[in-house]
Amino acid sequence: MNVDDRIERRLGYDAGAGVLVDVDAVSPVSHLESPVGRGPALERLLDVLSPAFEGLLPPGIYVHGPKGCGKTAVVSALFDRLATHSGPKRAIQTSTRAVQPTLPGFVYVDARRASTRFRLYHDTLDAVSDDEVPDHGVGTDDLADSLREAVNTGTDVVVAVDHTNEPETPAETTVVEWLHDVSGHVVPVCLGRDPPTEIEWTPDATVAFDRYRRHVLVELLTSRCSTGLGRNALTHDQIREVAEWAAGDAHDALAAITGAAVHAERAGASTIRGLDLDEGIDGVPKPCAALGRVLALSESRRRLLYELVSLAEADRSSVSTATETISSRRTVDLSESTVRRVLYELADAELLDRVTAQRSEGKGRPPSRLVPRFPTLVFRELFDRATRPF
DNA sequence: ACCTGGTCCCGGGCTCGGTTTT
DNA sequence: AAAACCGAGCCCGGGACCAGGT
Repeated sequence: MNVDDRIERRLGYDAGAGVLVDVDAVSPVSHLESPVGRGPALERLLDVLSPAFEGLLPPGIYVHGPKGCGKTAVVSALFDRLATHSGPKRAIQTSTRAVQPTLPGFVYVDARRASTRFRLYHDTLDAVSDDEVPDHGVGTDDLADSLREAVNTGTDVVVAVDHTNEPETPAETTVVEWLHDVSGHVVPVCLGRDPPTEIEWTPDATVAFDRYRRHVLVELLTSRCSTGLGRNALTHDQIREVAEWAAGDAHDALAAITGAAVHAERAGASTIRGLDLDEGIDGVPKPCAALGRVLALSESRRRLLYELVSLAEADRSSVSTATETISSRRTVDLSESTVRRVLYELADAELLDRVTAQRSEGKGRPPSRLVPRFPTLVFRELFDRATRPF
């Protein structure tokens, strides 16, 4: 959270606003410039990257750890900072200074938004070059050529590819191969949840992230709440309660708190009451998919999920009734068969759970109910804000 | 046997840069 | 210089087929 934002808050732009002052500060999908409580992991990462600071090519690295343990927070923050120290723009160096080795370029790419070869090259090239990169109308190989040229004429590039090997994203080996096809001067850093023994890729080095310990998570949440929520909106005991429930998963904890704040806000409360917190926690399913995965979906799919979570219980008792109701909505312009197919696809991607009913009425295979596996309250709020900007 | 739910796959069309023709 | 055309990736629609129940 930067100083300007804090000043703006004090200027009373949102003085009337009660509980939820700044969604981005508490939302599980945004990350701070300076992550809280991951110092040791950051140091280990820097150790492994150290050849880069001597002008050498760093090894290919696999960063792994469970969901919500700070991988994205640390790596994206670190790479953003490193990017400001690197690149060809360093051509002008003060002559009085000792000669520094040229740092490679550092690029952070989210595989959720760059799940194809085309998009991976696109996003990498976009970060490396100053020119506009077209997102349509050019071939993947053309893009590879441009990227190769950019790397060969500039510095080496370290590309961190986040969220590999998720249902919708390519596996590490695939990503590494794609990058290697471009040039040997592109070094992959993959971020995933699977332990190194369970992936096909054999990286040169690995860095492990552990779950947050409870007091560290409490510290993290306290810091986030201090900028995102109104004063004393959440008590220390409540934060401890959430941290306890989340079992070291910062994503789930933040999702619960944001959901609770949204609930309190809608009820016109000035603080987060016990029942708000309960609702917030209820809005985060037990094994919970990352909200970022949902938000990375295409517009039409997000719309579809939005309609789904807005349905009454009865209207989503089966896939067919949900399909029927959703496709009849004016805001949805997909055909019925597409809605149906996409719902099944989302279930297959583990963003929805299919719970088969064991009612014995009727013939044929029993239908199944669709249960969201992502933080519904926060998703609805973010969707509302995104579609109705003011 | 019959029925409904669920999976899988592919052709077609859309949008939009780039290229050729006018 | 403008217009027509081409081809890239990606999304949509739908149908063939499989699974699991009475």
